[in-house]
Amino acid sequence: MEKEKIECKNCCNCTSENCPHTNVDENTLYDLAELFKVFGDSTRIRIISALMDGEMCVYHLSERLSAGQSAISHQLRILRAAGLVRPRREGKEMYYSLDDEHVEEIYGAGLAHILHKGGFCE
Amino acid sequence: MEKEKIECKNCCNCTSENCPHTNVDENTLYDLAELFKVFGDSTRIRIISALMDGEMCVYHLSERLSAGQSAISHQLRILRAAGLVRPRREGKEMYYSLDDEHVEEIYGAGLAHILHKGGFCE
DNA sequence: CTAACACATGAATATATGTTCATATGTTAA
DNA sequence: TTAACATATGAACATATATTCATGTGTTAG
Repeated sequence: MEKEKIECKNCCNCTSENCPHTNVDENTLYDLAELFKVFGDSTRIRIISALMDGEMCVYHLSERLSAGQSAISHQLRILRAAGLVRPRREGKEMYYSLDDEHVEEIYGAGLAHILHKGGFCE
Repeated sequence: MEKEKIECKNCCNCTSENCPHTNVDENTLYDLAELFKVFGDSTRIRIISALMDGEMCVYHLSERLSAGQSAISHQLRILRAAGLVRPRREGKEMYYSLDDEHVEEIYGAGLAHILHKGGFCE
């Protein structure tokens, strides 16, 4: 089965054969796995879910998730390193928010799969 | 910051307040993390990437990924359990293919994030 | 039926990872 | 400056997970 040149449906609309969307090298696949690994933890996905309601400080996150402050901080560090959340200091507190729209897109795509398998829609 | 009723942009177009897309409970978040965990492994994401070119049998997968047959089989089992790939027997061989369009959507959403951070586009 | 092949699976091992505890850093109020 | 607070971080420990090896199951050719 031959791979045909298709229109890229992701972040760009290019039809170039060299578009990294269609020609994914091993390093990119590794990075991709690393990205999904970040989404693949209960605590982190709950943080992401919470931040969809708006920015929140560490204390409130740990309160909402009933988790230790240290655990939340550690996970926020990982989320930050992956470019998924962004901190903003205000006095003593550190407010975190989702970094860009991709986070919600990935989350939404995963959720659609779960709900589809669950038979909710489609 | 109040959560306002928004139009669901995922698998359905409902505006119901009870739509699981907007009211995600803890169990669903747990399932979501489990799903991303499946994407969050180099071998599995490489299998998914390979299957985007079309169905493939276990032997050819292990050949293409330079991995052991057993390792591939173990990972295929996990992908199957998550509803991401589907097997089809043909004689002695077992051909695997991506289960539905969500797999490519999740993959694409993640890839868009990687490439965006890498500065390729947007 | 039997041998050969393709794939699946269980056990074992090594590695990765999340949480906790203790402590460090940074900020503000007094 | 000092005390109190919010967050970050390092070390240690427990758990989860991916691969390998050995073997089991299923299919086909002879």
